[in-house]
Amino acid sequence: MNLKQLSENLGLSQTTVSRALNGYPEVSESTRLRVEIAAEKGNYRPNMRAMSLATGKAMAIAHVIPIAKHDVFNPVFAEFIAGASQTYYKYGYELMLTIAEAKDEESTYRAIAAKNAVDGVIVHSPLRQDDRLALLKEIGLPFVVHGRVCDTNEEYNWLDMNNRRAFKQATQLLIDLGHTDIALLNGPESMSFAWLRRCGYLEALGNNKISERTELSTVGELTEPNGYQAATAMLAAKNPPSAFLVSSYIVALGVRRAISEAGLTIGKDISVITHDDELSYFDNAGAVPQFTSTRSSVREAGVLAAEMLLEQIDNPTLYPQTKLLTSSLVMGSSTGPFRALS
Amino acid sequence: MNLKQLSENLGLSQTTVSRALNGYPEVSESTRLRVEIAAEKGNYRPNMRAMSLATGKAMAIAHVIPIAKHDVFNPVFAEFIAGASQTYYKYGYELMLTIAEAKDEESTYRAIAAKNAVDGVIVHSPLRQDDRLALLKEIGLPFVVHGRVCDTNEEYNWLDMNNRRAFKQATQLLIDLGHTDIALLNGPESMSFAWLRRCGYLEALGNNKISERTELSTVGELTEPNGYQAATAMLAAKNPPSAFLVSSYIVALGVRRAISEAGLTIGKDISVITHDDELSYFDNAGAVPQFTSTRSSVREAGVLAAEMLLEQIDNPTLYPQTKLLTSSLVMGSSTGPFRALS
DNA sequence: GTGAAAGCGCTAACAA
DNA sequence: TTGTTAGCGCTTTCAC
Repeated sequence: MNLKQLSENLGLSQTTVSRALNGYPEVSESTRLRVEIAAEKGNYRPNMRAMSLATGKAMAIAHVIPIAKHDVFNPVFAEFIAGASQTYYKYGYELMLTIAEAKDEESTYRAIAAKNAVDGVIVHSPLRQDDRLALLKEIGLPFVVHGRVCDTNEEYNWLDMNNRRAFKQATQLLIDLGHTDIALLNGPESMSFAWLRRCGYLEALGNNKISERTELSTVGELTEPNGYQAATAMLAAKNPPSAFLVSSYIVALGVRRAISEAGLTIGKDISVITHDDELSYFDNAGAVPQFTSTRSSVREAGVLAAEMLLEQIDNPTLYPQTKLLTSSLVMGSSTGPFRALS
Repeated sequence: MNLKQLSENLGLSQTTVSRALNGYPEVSESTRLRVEIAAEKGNYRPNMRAMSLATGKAMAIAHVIPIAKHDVFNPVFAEFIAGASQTYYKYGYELMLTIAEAKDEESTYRAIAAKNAVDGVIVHSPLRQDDRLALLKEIGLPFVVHGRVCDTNEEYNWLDMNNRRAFKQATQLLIDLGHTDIALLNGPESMSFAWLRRCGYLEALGNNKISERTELSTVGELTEPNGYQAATAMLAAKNPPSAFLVSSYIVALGVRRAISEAGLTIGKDISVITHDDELSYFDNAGAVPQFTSTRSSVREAGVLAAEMLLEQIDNPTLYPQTKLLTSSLVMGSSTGPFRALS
């Protein structure tokens, strides 16, 4: 069923039917009603391709996810996208998902723009210093960054968790419990999220006049074996840490393994705080506090980021917008109870 | 830069330029070369909307993911989609992601079809008995199911892991080790994947004349607390199981927690086999065998399913196609070593 | 309040 | 081998 058929059935012109359906005021109420009923029962939906060709609006948003051949598809992105899709659905937009090898990201963005396939883009996995900002501005495609770019003077839309604050709080909590030798197992610090977490960690140490022991920091892919190896090495060295601050629950699983092999008990001999815990599908309800991002908060972030982008597209003068989501400090159930130093 | 501008620059008609770019044979090599160079340096890409309006092909595939408000976005789907997107990229297709509340799935599919937004659909999360087959056939949208529908006589395209065989093998392995009281912690058995796993489990028991102890089977959302509760209860009952067969690594984490609280040791007092282990980002390289699906095999499945769908769209006479992926039996590093009964 | 006609950017008969 | 023309399904002036 297309506009032409629908209008012929009704004995009206395509113009009138189109106007009726799109809420133009000059259509009489009676015709509008007739049209709406006929459209409904004919299960009419405008052909998106034709519509966007005529209007110049694609009614679609792209999410570009950089992902190397052997990387996993980060569940955080999946949740974020699930949230964003709610917003798109609400406003009649479509979601195009693009997985981009890091090396040809530039051409990916250029292609997206040139093909006129979308009205805007959500940028995932920002780096501390990221060329995509300049690129997207150059090609004039509206965008919102999920996260932040640290080293830039450019203005741009972003929405982020407060990673710095969360890790500062977590570190402070450990310090308040009497810890001074606190290990940080972080992700690659070329990525903003990891860098900001490190900043928070250092800030808390600094505030408490604790000097950083660089051998207690590792950086790497957020995998279980990395956590295991790093923790094993640290526990075997002299002056082992009494607490671990871990950037991902997956890594924390490796830490747990190392701790248990070392004959230690979490919550008795040693403390572990991890991030993203709820993403592991653990049930953190009630007793267990919330650390930085959780599954539901990530999804909510997706909702908000998408709203930000659509708003931007509708009303470019609002530019730039930013949103820093706060979330309270929390420990996950996978890490067990904290320990106060005796 | 659009076709008109490009053709004007070249002093050719739009037709010729279009033909040159689309590889039609009647264009002279010299013109084709000129056109290609000009297109390249003008960074010309055809407007997808216009192209698909003209050809009637949307050059896009939808992935519809049923997901309730508080469900997580299953990482298996994410990996599968990452794989599929490689195929789409290769053939110039776009990937539209649609998250559908289970309740209005029908209208989602109808809308997708009516809007002419895609050429085909990948259906995720099939149920044992699933109305979507009939629906999609009715609306005439080509589709491939990621998984299978058990209770149907319809013919349709599908691609699946061999869940039944994997669980049969796993059960047999435990039996060979001397176990007879084997617990099965499964997902909701209205879903095909869980049902097939149960079938495999029962088959192996039957082959060995072991009668099923129904109190050793649970069914539920694949969460850590569910695994914990189920395992705790079973271990506290009389005649506890000596082995657990678990449908998800998340659930297995809960089982491990229960086992450790019960003062038992995996690989010494009790055995655990879980599925999906590599999906947890664990490094299963080398020593650790592979159970049913792994991250990389799920991604590969996505690649294949997408190829199947595109082939179908190109050549409807091939219908129906099916593909059952075999994968060798495996235990994950999260579950520890097996134990032979002494 | 309604309709006719042009046009969005492309492809595909049909002509030359 | 190239060009002319019509048309994909919609929106949007402009005229009535």
